[in-house]
Order: sequence, then C-alpha cells, then structure tokens
Amino acid sequence: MSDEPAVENARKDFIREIIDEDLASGKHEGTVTRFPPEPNGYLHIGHAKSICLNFGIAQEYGGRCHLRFDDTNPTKEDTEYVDSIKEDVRWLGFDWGDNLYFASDYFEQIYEWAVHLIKEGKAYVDDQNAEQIREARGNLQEPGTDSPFRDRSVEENLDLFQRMKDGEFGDGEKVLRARIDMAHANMNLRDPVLYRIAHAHHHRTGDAWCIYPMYDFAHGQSDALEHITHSLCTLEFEHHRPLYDWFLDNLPVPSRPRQIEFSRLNLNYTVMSKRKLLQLVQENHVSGWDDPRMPTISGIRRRGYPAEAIRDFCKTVGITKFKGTNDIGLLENAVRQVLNKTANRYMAVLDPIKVTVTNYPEDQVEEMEAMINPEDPDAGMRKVPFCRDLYIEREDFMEDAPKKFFRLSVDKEVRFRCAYWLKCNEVIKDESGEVVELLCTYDPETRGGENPPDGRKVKGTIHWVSARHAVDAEVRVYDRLFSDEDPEGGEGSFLDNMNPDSLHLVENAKLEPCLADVGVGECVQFERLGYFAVDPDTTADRKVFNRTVPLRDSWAKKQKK
RNA sequence: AACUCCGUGGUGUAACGGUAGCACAACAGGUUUUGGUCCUGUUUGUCAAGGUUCGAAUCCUUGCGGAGUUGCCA
Repeated sequence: MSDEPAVENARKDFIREIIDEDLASGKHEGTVTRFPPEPNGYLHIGHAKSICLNFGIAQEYGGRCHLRFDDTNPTKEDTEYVDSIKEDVRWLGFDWGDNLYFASDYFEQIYEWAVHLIKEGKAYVDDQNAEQIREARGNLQEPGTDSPFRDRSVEENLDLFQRMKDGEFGDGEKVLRARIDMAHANMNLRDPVLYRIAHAHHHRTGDAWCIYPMYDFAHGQSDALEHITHSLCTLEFEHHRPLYDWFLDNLPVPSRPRQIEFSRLNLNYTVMSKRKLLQLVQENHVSGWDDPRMPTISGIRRRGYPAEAIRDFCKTVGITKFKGTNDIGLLENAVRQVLNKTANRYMAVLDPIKVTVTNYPEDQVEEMEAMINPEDPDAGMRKVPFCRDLYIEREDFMEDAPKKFFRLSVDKEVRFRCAYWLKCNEVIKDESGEVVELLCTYDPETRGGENPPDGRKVKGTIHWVSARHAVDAEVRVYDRLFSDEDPEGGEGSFLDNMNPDSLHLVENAKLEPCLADVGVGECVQFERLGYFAVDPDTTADRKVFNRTVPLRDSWAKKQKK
C-alpha cells in the first residue's frame, strides 16, 4: 500500500510514455505486449531486461503479455530451448497465462499472405542464388540492380511459389522476394527475401513445410495476428521497422501493432551474445549453460541470485535508446540488497587454522545462541556448539599484524562471534614455518561474546566453527568469468580475456552443524564472507555451495592501497 | 555528410522551457557482537558553437563524437 504513490510517481521510460499517449488518445483500449525469443539458446540476463519490460508493462497496465517463440528457422531451433525458456520466464516471476504462441502456428496464414503479395504484384520468385542476390544488392554507397526475374508474371510467380512449397526445388534454388526498391537507402527494403527453401525438420511442424518465412516476414504479422499493440525490441531492429510497417501496410492484417526499439543490456566483464555463450559451453570453458559463472538465467539462478534482485536490477538500469554499458557491480548490489534482508546467517570457515582453547575444559561443549538474521529478528535464533577445539579463518590471524588489523594476533584478544573473547598466546608452526595451530585462552566472563565487566574493549569479531562438530563441504568460490572490462574489445579472441581464477575450489570447508539442514537452491550468508547457495550437485553425504557474491569488504579495499 | 539512431558526473538513469536530481562507484565520518547492514557528509556532469527566449539539458541551426546497417539468422 505504502508504495502505491511511489509507483504512481515513478518516472516512466519513453516506451511507457508512448503507451500512455496511445491510451489517452484512444488509439488502443488496452495494452498487449509480447516476449518473442527464438528457441535456439538459453535466456540470459539481457533477455531478463526485455522480459521485465514486456511483462512488467502488461502488469502495470492491466494488459497481457504473450510468450511467443519465434521459430522460423528450423535448422537452429529445438524444444530443449523452448522448455528452458519457459522455466526461466516463470522463475523470473512472470506468467503468460494462456498466451503461449509459436510463430510456426501461423505458417499457413503467413503463406497465404505471401500469395496475396504475389497476386498484388508485390512479390516474386527469384532464381538467383545467394551470392548473386548479394552482389545485385549493391552496397551502402551504390544502389542495387534489379533481378532478371523481377518482372515475372503473377501466374508464373504463383506457380513457382506453389512448386517451392511442394518441394520441387532444392535448398537455395529459389527464394520469394518482396518487390520494393533495389535502390532504397535502407538495405532492408532492397527486395528482401520473404521465403527460403529449407528441407529441414521443424521442432513443431515436423516435415509439413520445406519453405520457411524469414523473420521480417513473420514477426510483424505474428504481432498483428495476436493483436499486439506495442512490439518492443532492441535497437538492431530499428532499420527493419520500415519493412515491418511495409508488410502491415500491404497485407490485410487484423490489427496494427507498433514496433518500438530500446537499447539492449550490456554489462562489463561479461559476454552476452548467444554465439559466444554457446562457444563457452561447447568448448567446455564452463560446465554448461547453467554454470554459475554464466550470465544465463539458469546460471545466475544456480549461482544463487534471487529473481527479485534481477527484477530490481532491470528496474534500475531503465529503458532508453542510449547504448551504454552497465556496471556489473550494479547487479551485484541488487543481489546483496535482497539477500541481506532474506538470507539466514551461519558460520563457515573456508581456509581453516586450528585453534585450541587451552583453558577450556576438555569435555565441555556449550550451545551458543546466535541470531539467524539480524536484519530479520523474526527469523529467530540458532544454536552453535562451542568447545576446546575450533577452526578460524587463516586470513583472520596475522603474526606481525599492522596497527589497523583488528583480528587475531599473538597476545591480542578478539571476539569469537556469539561465543567468547579469546586471546592468542602461542603459535605452533610446522617445519616449513606455516602456522598450523593457535593456542588461545578464553575469558569466561565474556560468554555469548558480551563485553566483560572490567570494561575492556576489543575491535574485532571473527567467525569460527567447532572442529568437533564441523560438517565438511565443498565450496565453489566464483569470480567474474572475464578479467577484462570489455572482453570482446581488443585484438584477439574474447577467450583470451577469460579470468583464470574464475573458480576457486574449496574441497574441505568447515561448516557449523546447522548448515547440514539447508536445502538445494537456498542461499545463506556465511558471516563475514558472503552469500552462498546450495548447489544441485549436493549429495546426501556431501554439501556443495556456490559463492553467490562476497560481502562488501572495506578491509580488503584498504589493504589494496 | 549513403541512410538511421544516439550524446546529462567514473557508470547508468531523471528533469517534457523555470533550483540539474537519483542509484551504483569513489572518498570522509558515525553506529555496530559480521571491517557486513544502517546513518551522515563530500567530490565529479548537460559534446561544442551559434540562435530563439525574461529564462535552454530541453526548441532551432551547424559542427564534433559514438553506434548500427551491405544473412536465403533472429
């Protein structure tokens, strides 16, 4: 309720302003949008922007948003992708209801419209091959030249097109082209191809067709058939709009959609093109489409990013025609913001050093009380066992500590979160000089981590785990996949810019026992470290965690300087 | 000058002729049993030049810069 005025006053992007105008002027009575993926790959965060836009508008305006698969190219498409796309849209929190469509459902109608154009003298069958057509198209400086087949009679065109459909010709032998203007400044209007021959099995229509419409000849008409009011797409389609409109002008379509283009999402340290993502998968640079380092929806889901954070992120990047690059930090910030409110806190040690509390009774174990989430008191409390044998993070101990190091050091005292204050008295090293154990003493007057009565102060609080009760787990610590801000820039392949340390595998992390009960997919905070999600690779006897995103770390930042 | 589109702090995004604001980042401080969270403050911007106007990021002109377009992909 309280955020209603905020929604009301929310600044609208130029597309929503256009919709407002169209509603105000009576041009449309409602708003119908569509999300039109081609089922030839997995959805990525860039698609999320389009999904949030299209479905978001439908929600805000009480309209509807169709999920339509743009499946006009049978050689590249597959039902595997259809299924993953549906799952991803649903996971993002959107619902297309009964409005699930396929461009291939319209093949018959689109074919009839092609015949219509032929009858009007606005389309012709061209016998030229692909190379000849390319050469005759001219270039950006020079006009194209008419095809020698451009002036065939309507009857001949009708006959030839029928025979194309009947399978009399091989792939590439003939195409159907619109008869527009071979000298047009916009290449898309230089007699664009409408239909090509492809003796290929289609994932839905099977072998019913051997001719398939091109995107341009299918998309706008599909929009019109579905009574889409606003057809939102990315900037690359801007100079296709005149063609989009040409078909609507020259065909007896049942409605008049309007195409509006906006800038696609670009993120630094990320590649977004389907081709490159496919390459990463096929060449095994990642473990699959859902590798947690991938910008795919399935990847970021597995990584632990909440859908809400993706939606928030899409809201903050906004919709414009300006082709900019967003900072990946903005996404990570959205993730932290959601997780800070929702993630349960636990303690886990990724790189353990043993700590022995020499003055703590050998046989004693105490159940320390700890908040599950300080940001959400309703989450309640949990119990964490404390005893003489503990682990702490190697990073939290330093022998020659600088003044600003607030953690454990020799003769220094620090708070063990929710437990006691401990002082390190002695360091035990192995032959190579590596620290293997710390001998510490605890102060019984600091139980629960409370301040002692004598008024002593301590600057730091560190996390720990009982060595006797710890649960072992695998933790996959991810970093960005590319070390270069613009992986696709520069001379060589984008693969040259891959971050060699994008995955750091921790085989034997030590977890507090409560963590044994966390289910697959759940994302928790390992205190002082970051957010971690339980990976599906988890088995009955071994948990696997993915690091979703680290906590902000002003100490690390200070150290770098 | 083939055509089309786009230029607001470091990044992204508002301001629709009337105080250039917000988020992220950065920096400084406060709070804190997470060097987290939270709070406060600071730095940094209208591509340029003309014009219209009492008044221009906004309208006009010119220039400059960037992107896209020559698939039987979408």
